[in-house]
Amino acid sequence: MHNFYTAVYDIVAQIPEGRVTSYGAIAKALGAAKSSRMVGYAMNLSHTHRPGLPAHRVVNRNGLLTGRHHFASPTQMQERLESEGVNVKKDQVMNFKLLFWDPLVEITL
DNA sequence: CAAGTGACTACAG
DNA sequence: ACTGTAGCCACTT
Repeated sequence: MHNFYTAVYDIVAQIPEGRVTSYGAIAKALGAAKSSRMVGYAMNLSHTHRPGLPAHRVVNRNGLLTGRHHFASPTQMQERLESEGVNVKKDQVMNFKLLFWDPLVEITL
């Protein structure tokens, strides 16, 4: 069992609606700050490991929707975010700093 | 086994 | 501010 992926999904599942976080932040919350790529990798497989996960709330450190091409539809990520009240312009989350949800700070164990 | 790839980041120029 | 390079690590070929 890959505890790492499971831990990633557990954190992603706790991202509140209308909020976003980054791969690096999740990696850091897991104590593996250097494994941000693995977080992205885990998200790529999330559809099989944990279907229904709000993967659209995870963006890169710039608030860019880098993973949108991996969704069922390239526009689904943006559509879902906007549906939650998150404004997206040119694949970039508006007000990203304000909407950013840091698992290290805001997580409730 | 070596080399390539990627939903990432940080740092240097 | 923008571009290029390098570190990172699991997985594929």
